[in-house]
Amino acid sequence: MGRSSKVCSSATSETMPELPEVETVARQLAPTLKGQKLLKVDFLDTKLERTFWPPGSLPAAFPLAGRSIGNVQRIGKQVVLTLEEPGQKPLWLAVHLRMTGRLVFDVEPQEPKHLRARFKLDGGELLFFDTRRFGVIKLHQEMAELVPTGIEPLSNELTSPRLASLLKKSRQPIKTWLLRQDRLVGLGNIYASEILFACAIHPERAAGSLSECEIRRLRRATRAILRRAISHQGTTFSDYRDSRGNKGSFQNLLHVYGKGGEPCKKCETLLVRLVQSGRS
DNA sequence: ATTATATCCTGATCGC
DNA sequence: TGCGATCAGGATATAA
Repeated sequence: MGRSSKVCSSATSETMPELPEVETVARQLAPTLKGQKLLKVDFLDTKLERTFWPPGSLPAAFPLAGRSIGNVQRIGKQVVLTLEEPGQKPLWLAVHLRMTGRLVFDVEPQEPKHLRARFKLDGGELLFFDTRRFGVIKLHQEMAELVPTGIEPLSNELTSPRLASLLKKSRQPIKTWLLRQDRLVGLGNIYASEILFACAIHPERAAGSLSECEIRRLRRATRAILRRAISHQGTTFSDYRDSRGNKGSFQNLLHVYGKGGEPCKKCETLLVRLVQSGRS
């Protein structure tokens, strides 16, 4: 009988875009979109449209056509466009790609049936594709609504003492802890796995049990890996594409994510696949 | 306060 | 070959 035939159906695993992927998209879009005028917004998915407008207000209260795009930035895992109008308060358009979302400019990298929103600009079209429809696009009136509770791992805020104080109270496994967005923002399954491997901390260790030395290694690995991944335009495991429809290349530099059953690149021991909070 | 669970959604895969 | 059932995956609301 097929006991212990733990076939790793690797082809099916998917991950959402994490910090490096979203940063890549934002950096690419910024010079392209800045200064362009928004002419028309079309939602092809009514669910997306329902959650777009500020709660309790009518869409008519927010005439977007004619506004111009200012800043384009990444905040947490979101791409945020500033929509400006002379003499008026700016609005912010925040796109969360979640699992399979793609934000592309003037290219159509996949089936039109997965096109969920279309932003017509005076210099082209900004398209939002999303197979699984987990993605979210929201219009915000206040920048404060977009400031994440977790800290940006690449900012100066992430010091070892700060990280230590955040970790201290938690008895969660460190891997689960890293996936939370209310402590550090931007990490997901791929980078949390790679970071823990790089700093040699077992994913099941209790977050609060890390030594000072381990916390310093964790901080160092987090920043190094995120920076390296950004310089490779992120990781394309299956779905992710950048704003031009291209794949990232950091998947070629992964050590553990999606590699259950393969030999370790450091010591050749077979890597064991582990499931924590529903993630492999 | 912290942590576990259900929910969302679709395509791929599995069993019959 | 086809059909229905099952499942992954992150964030969030809700329950414990």
